[in-house]
Order: sequence, then structure tokens, then C-alpha cells
Amino acid sequence: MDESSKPAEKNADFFNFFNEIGIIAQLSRTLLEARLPDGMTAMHFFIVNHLIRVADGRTPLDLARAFQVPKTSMTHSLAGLERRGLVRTRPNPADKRSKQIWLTDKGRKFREDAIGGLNEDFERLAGKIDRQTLSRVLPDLTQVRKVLDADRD
Amino acid sequence: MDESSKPAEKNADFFNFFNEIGIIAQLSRTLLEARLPDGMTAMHFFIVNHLIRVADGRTPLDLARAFQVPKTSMTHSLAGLERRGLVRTRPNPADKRSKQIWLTDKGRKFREDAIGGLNEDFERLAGKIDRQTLSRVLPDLTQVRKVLDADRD
DNA sequence: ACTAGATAGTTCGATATCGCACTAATGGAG
DNA sequence: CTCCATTAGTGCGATATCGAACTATCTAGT
Repeated sequence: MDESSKPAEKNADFFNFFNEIGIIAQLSRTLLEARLPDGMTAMHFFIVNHLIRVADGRTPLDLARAFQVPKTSMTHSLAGLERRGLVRTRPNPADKRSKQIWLTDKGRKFREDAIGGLNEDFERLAGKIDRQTLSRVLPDLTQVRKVLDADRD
Repeated sequence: MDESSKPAEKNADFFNFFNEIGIIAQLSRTLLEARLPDGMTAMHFFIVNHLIRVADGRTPLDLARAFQVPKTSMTHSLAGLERRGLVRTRPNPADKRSKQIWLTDKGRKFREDAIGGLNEDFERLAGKIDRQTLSRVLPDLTQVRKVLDADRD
């Protein structure tokens, strides 16, 4: 059996790919969090962003599923957002066990400020990362993401 | 000023790129952690893997820099590895403030077991993700990673 | 050699993540 | 209608992350 047929060699591309992905994810998360008010996490931003991009009034469980986190984690993150006045909670009229999460004006402003800051970062990076590179790679990333998403069952 | 020249539109590629990266990173981290013994984190694996790929005897600060985490976090992660007997700590002969981290046999086996499990995952995914796709995208990811890495200063 | 600033690591406190067990409400089978 | 399995959310405990402050040691400038 020659060296290159060992699984470790054969799967080196997977290993390297996920390794680079993980590093980029961490560095970009750091960029994002540097643009957020003190004590706010990337998850707080993701939740607010999701509520704008998809729609207000999602339930905590909807959000937990959207980000693939346990519902107890979402309870905690939402408590932080509510304590800071970025979202408001209403009982779900269709299900008394459930809640709906609505953005406040303060929540919308929080997102706009963060995105404004990020755009500064992106302008700076645009000199060193070709936008074409990103758009060329994007479809492949999307495909990988979909496969992984479908695989988790 | 037309719509597409607004920063939000102009930087959409950055946004989408980092968004996909973040999702893939989280899904792949979940895959990894499912292959680790109970209570072990992805960071534990990364540290052990780094010690094998680069070299034994790194200091905690070396490791903290390599993973871009605060040194206090590294102290904690290393304590977990040492408590489980996967690494051993020696005083650094060249600097009495410092320590060296050495792998134990148990640590090497821990890594091999995890990689063995991951290879099963990769074999399964190889049916749905073309290895060529990964190797095609890899150079671009590496470039982005290097730019981000150089940018953090 | 002395001293001041830098560096390696830890401790501590605050917050985040997440599994388990619990309550309340729902909804389907009979 | 009555059960009871399922579902939405929370409380709690264990562990993880990380900034601030601290100790010990090193090093550069004089």
C-alpha cells in the first residue's frame, strides 16, 4: 500500500479546507466583534441581522434552528438583547407556550452602526482581497455549506 | 448616486463570503466535536494537532498566538489537556518564566482516534463534495486568510 | 550592576455555551 | 372529552472564553 492511498493523505484536501475555513471564520468574527458595543457578541449581531433579513416576529426556537445552536443558548442570547433594549418579546398569539421576538428602533440602529463599521473594514480589505476572488469562490462555498447542512441528520 | 454604489451593495460579496465561511466553520466544528471523547473541545484537538504538525515543546504563548486566542484562554485549555494526561508540562530551560508543552502517548493516540473518525466523515462527504472543488478553492482561501492575518495589527 | 519597562504565566470575576431536567401548553388517538 | 406523547421555553450546573490585575522573570539602557 503506497503512502498516498492512506486515508490521511487522501483526505488532506478536506483537512486543509476546513482548517483554512476555521481560521478565516475566527479572524472575521474578531473583526465583527471589534465593531460592536462593549459586551455584545457576534451572536447578538447575527440574531438582529437575521430578524431584519428574514422577518420580525420569529420565535426563539426558529432562531435557534437558524443558527444551529441549542435553544437554551438562544434563550440566554435573547435575554441579553432584551436587557439592552434591542428586541422586545411578545406572547405568540398562535401558541401560548411560545414567544415572538420583535426588533426595536434601538435594535435596528445597532445593526446599522455595526454594518457601517464593517463596511470600513471591507473598504480597507478590498485593496488586498479582490472582490472577484470572493464572488468566484462563493458558489463553491455555498455548495459545501448545503451539503454539510443536509448531512447533519 | 445610484443604488449599487452604496457601501452595503458594494460590499455584499464580503458579507456573503464571510457569512458562508462562518456557517461552514460551525458545521465542521460540530462534525469534529462529535468525534472527540466527552468533554473535549475542538480547541483541545487543535492544540494537540498543532503540537504534532509544528513541533512539541511550544510554549503556551506560542500556542495562544498560533490560534489567535488570549493567553488566559490557552492557560485554561492546556490545564484541561494536562488534567486528562494528553500533554505534559516542563519548565522552559531558556526562560524561567516560561513553560514547554509536550505531548504524551495518550495525547498522540487522542489525535489519531479523532482523525480516524474524521476520515470516515470525509469519505462519506466525498460523495457529495468533489475533492477537486476543495483543492480549487483552497489557494483563494489561503490568500484571504493571509490578508486577514496581516491586517490584524 | 541597576533600574524601568516588557514579557510569560496565573488568578479572579463576568459572561457565554450547552446538556439535563423541569413546567406549561399543544395536539393527535381513542 | 381524555390521555399522553410532543413541543416551547426556562432554570440550573458545569465548563469555556476572556479582560483586568497580579507575580516572577527577563532585558535594554545607562
